[in-house]
Amino acid sequence: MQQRSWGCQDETVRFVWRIVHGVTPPPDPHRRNEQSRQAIVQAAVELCGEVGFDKTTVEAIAARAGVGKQTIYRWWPSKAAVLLEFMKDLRSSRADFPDTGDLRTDLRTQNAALVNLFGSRGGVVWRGLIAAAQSDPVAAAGVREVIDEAVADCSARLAKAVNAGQLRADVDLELVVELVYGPLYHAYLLRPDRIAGWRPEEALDALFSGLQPR
Amino acid sequence: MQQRSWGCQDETVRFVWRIVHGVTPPPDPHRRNEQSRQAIVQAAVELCGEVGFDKTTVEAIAARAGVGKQTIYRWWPSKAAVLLEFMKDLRSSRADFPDTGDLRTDLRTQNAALVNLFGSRGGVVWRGLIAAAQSDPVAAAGVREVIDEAVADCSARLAKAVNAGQLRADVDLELVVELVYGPLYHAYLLRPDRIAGWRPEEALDALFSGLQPR
Amino acid sequence: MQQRSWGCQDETVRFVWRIVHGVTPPPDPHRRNEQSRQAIVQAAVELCGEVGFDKTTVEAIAARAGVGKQTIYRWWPSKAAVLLEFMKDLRSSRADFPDTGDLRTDLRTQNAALVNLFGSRGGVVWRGLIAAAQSDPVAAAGVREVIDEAVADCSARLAKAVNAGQLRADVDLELVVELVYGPLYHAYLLRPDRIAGWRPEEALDALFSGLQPR
Amino acid sequence: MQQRSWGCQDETVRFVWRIVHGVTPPPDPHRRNEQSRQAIVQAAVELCGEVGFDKTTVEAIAARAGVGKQTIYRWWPSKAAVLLEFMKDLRSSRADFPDTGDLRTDLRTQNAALVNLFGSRGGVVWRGLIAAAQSDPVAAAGVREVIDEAVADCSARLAKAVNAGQLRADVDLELVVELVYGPLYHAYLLRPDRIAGWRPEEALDALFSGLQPR
DNA sequence: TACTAAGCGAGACGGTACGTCGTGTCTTATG
DNA sequence: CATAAGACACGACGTACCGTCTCGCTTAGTA
Repeated sequence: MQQRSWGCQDETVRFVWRIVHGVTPPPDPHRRNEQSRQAIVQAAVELCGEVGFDKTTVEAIAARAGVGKQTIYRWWPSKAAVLLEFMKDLRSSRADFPDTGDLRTDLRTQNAALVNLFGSRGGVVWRGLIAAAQSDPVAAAGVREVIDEAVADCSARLAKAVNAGQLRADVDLELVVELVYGPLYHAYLLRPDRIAGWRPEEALDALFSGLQPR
Repeated sequence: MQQRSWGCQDETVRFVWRIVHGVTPPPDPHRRNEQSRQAIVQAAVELCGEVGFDKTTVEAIAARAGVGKQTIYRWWPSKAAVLLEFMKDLRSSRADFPDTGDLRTDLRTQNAALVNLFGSRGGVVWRGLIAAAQSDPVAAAGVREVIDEAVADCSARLAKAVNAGQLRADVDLELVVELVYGPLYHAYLLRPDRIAGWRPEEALDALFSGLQPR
Repeated sequence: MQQRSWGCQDETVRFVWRIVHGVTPPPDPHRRNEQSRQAIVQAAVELCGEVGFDKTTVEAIAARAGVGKQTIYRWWPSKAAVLLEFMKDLRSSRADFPDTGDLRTDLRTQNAALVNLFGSRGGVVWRGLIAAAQSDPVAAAGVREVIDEAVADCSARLAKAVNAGQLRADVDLELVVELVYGPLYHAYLLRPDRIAGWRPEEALDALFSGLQPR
Repeated sequence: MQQRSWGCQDETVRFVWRIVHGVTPPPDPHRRNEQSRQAIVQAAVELCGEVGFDKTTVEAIAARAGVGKQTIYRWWPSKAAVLLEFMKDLRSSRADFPDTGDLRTDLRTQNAALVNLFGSRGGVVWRGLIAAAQSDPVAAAGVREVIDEAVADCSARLAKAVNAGQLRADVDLELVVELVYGPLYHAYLLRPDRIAGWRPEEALDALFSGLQPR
């Protein structure tokens, strides 16, 4: 099971928590009802797909999952945290960053996968989480974590490409990641109807060849 | 005063509205209290800066502006609409897209201005509006309008650059715009702490030279 | 309409309130929706009769009255306050303390009326309010007010009887009131099944003749 | 140990229970942890004294007694039952109804003892139980039991007084009990500030002499 | 002396109601 | 007739307890 920053598993950690914060430690994950956990996450995702992130209320999640509201609040600080758990599961269930040896191919594959995600139910969730992250620190931290992992994965692939002589060595890799994903996110968040017709290879071609006239 | 798609000015339009919807037409803009209008927009922006977009409630705006809630709802469908008015005013108050003759310089200037905006009070508003746009159609339409104008402005500048031989002619200009602004928005919305150290020229250099090793 | 200690009517009072408490004054009773007020009180009383005082929740009152919970909380601090309003209305709608000239007759009449009340829907409400008064200061104050009025009414009648030579002059009238009503309340609250067969004349006879053997 | 109607001791009864109800028999009192029992009752009483009957929650009792909630629910159906146990213990720890030979003296003594109780921590508990009894059948039964015992004790004393020619023989003794205790309970429950200055002899004098002018 | 069944502490669980906040609409009185 | 003020019906919030349940653990009484 993945790590979570709230609701910690380790006994020692819980004890320290008790000392440091002087108050009630988070609940004991050993006693957690796994069935409820899954029902909650699933209900949240379904509702998100049906009525959208904003209208997905904690109350509705609890009702659909057949769960008390408190059970949600016991383990997650907000609905955003619930849905982040879904996004993290989603990410970890996906294959690692592809590595066929050819960078352009791999980036195209990965970009296409993202376009795919954006168009799926996960895309609705992710869109909502990014929106929430603009004001809710918990959501922000979670989104950032997901993004940072993705950036790290991509950076690692880019580093290999630099060694293989397939990529300029004099550009900050984090910036390259942003050059690669930025346009896609720009469309996703600001001009969503452009996602449907998105052609990864077109953007990557321009990006690799550069915008200067030859 | 700028056009607005809700609260229409034209007498004929109002009459048609009356017929189609059967009842109350939108209010008569001639009788509108300009002082209230300004107070509302200003209050909204200030609150946004002080407590953030999310906690900026219509009630708080009304209270701070010394205005009845109804006066807000009479002229705007939501707080997002109020703040969109601010963003539009902001945009129109700025100079047009710069044109010194050198595309790279102009893009850098423009990008820097955007970085600047992102760091200002307007950046808080804009961030909130983009978030709202992910679920609220009104906000989405408004944001889209602002973005489309900006894209159009930039595209126009790019077209001139193509003619001047400063830009590849075989790439879709809208995509170029996304290549130019995407990385910046990616940082703004997903990794906000990167904005502070953003160096437009670095991104533009990579973009123009391309990522292929030389 | 009767005075209420919360939700005051007088403009001056409201102003002073604002000064003294430094905060939001109670709402303006001029704008109060009389229909809602009545619906709320009626719903509360009906629910009390149907499910008992304890299970009469503010939420259920609001639902049955077709009213928002806030509308209840705006005007009353608790359900007890709502039901106290009913009890006060009930009391003021009743005739004054009877005065036929004969004290024993009047006390019997009045006692019988109370037995009657105890057996009616009002008896359920009153029982609940007395129970609530044992821990809730608001209820306590309200119940006390009702009781004090009743005691005062009875005392006044007793005073007349003293003058008419129908009652010992050397006993504290408040104590006499308690001697008259105490047994009845003792039965009502502690041995409720005794109320059904209560015979006011029996108690009054013993009380007036005294317990000493002749 | 005193009898309790729930949590039965007899093996046969437990067996029948098992048959009739199909399942779990009530727990075996032989294995009961006496320490826990006492801790629970004590915690309940202390909390009652500190925060009042209403705010004395089962959770708080369990926490203060260092006991699991289930241990409370295993042996008592509600907090009222716990506190009734305290009241019953209290009653049985007191001496029997006094009998000096002079009824008036004994009643005064007993009344004074009650005034005393009302002013003590037990008075808070008792008040809460009487309140609870107005809606909770378990509390009602328990309170009634306590009251009935007290009434029986007093009645017995009164019967002796009748034989001794100290009391009218033609009045129902239960009514006499109510005449004696009613005024005191009236004050206790409806006008509590009158308890502090309560003078048993005054009430008893009026009661015995009668209210008729001489 | 081990086995087993029960009571125990702890506390997670599905619920219900709480009292508060904000929404968008409606009403009242003022200019 | 637009306005400031604010009451209204509604819906969701996050919290407190309810009474039930499930966990390991201790602790008897039985094998």
